[in-house]
Amino acid sequence: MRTRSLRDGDRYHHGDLSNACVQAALDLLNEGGRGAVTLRAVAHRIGVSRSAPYRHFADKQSLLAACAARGFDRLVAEAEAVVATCERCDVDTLRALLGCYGRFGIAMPHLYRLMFACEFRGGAYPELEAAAGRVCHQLHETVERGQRAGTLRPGETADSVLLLWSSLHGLVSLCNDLAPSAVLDSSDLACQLDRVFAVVRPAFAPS
Amino acid sequence: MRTRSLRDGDRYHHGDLSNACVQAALDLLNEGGRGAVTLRAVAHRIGVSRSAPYRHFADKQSLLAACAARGFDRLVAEAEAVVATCERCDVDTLRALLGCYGRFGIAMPHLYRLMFACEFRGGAYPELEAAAGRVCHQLHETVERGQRAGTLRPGETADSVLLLWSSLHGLVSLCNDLAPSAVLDSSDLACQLDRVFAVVRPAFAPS
DNA sequence: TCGGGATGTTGACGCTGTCAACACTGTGCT
DNA sequence: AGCACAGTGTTGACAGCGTCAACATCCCGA
Repeated sequence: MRTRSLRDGDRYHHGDLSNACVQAALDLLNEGGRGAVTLRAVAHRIGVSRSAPYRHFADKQSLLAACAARGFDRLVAEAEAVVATCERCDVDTLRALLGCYGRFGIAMPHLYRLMFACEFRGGAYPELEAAAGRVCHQLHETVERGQRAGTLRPGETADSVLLLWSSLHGLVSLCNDLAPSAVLDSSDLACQLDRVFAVVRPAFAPS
Repeated sequence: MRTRSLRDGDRYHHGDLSNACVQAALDLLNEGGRGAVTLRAVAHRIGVSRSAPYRHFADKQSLLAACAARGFDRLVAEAEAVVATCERCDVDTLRALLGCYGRFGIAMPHLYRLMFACEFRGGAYPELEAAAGRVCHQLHETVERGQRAGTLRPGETADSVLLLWSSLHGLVSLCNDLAPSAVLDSSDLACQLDRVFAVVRPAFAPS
């Protein structure tokens, strides 16, 4: 039964509904947070019926996982561009890399939160876990490159990565989720990242 | 209209429904995560009708906020007990304090996540924000006490607190939300906290 | 004793995710 | 050309959820 009239440009088949769903969900997420992401809202924004997304995603969770994976992909791409501009990998490169991660997290808090949502772990959504692994790998490789070149202090690379990632992820999370508060204000992450990094920096500078 | 028969022990008035709601919600949260916390499930667990909680909480969000506040209260109490056992406030005291926070976060990941959920910020739920502020204050005061006594390196206290809290919160969050992965495993947080703290320790030890 | 406020119950509503049944479309086979 | 079929989109329906209004019950003070 057809009720929608096919005016010019309307087609029964969308053509790229899968991507359109992810993009619409990302838009809704940025605009109104996770609570605003509804399968019905996603479908309505695209101009398609409520359960059309089910032809491309098993359920709502799968769509959200795809959004999170796309978030990781964008983050790695942005960071890659930053690292590529530095020919030497030294302490300033690390600072720039963290700055890139941090700006991403503060600019899109809802997406950042979704990327680290726990419901996605545990074997389902291997694509998402692979994308998250790429972030970890990028950090690891950057530190290791500097250590090999002698522009970063040698040491247990995994420990260094753990500290860098923990302090950064914690700072972004606290800024996004706890601010405003006495010690935290997401409006100038760069400044706070500098304050944190100042304490950590001596552990990475070559002796 | 009464349909439930009042057998022995049953009373029309519960007597302490507010606390019972919070406790039931906390239990459901620990058992099944945030998705398992339903007003209907909370009420059913207490043996009360679905909308009885509305006499004590404006809406579901308010109940969750009360749960989060109780989480902060417990965390501060546990940490207080740990700090109280140390007469001197030195680097080992900081390590013990972080260990306490970390164990709490790993032991009750769903509650920990709820405590830092963003929907609670912004002026609503001042009690919750006050409870969260107590954690921050506890960290700040501990560091400041050590610095005054000379058992911790002097410096900008706020920066030290920011680094400590960020790296700890980031580590716990990554362990809870990203594990298992190559660099992260929530099963031995103590070990990973040691690895992270080893890098930070020199910045806090008195010169 | 009795009246009112506090507390608990029931019925109902709209919103959501999800599924089954159906409609439309393009493609490849004969 | 005609046709069958798989892929894609639509509609109707259902249960579970948060929430509210109307009603029932209880307890305490005048």
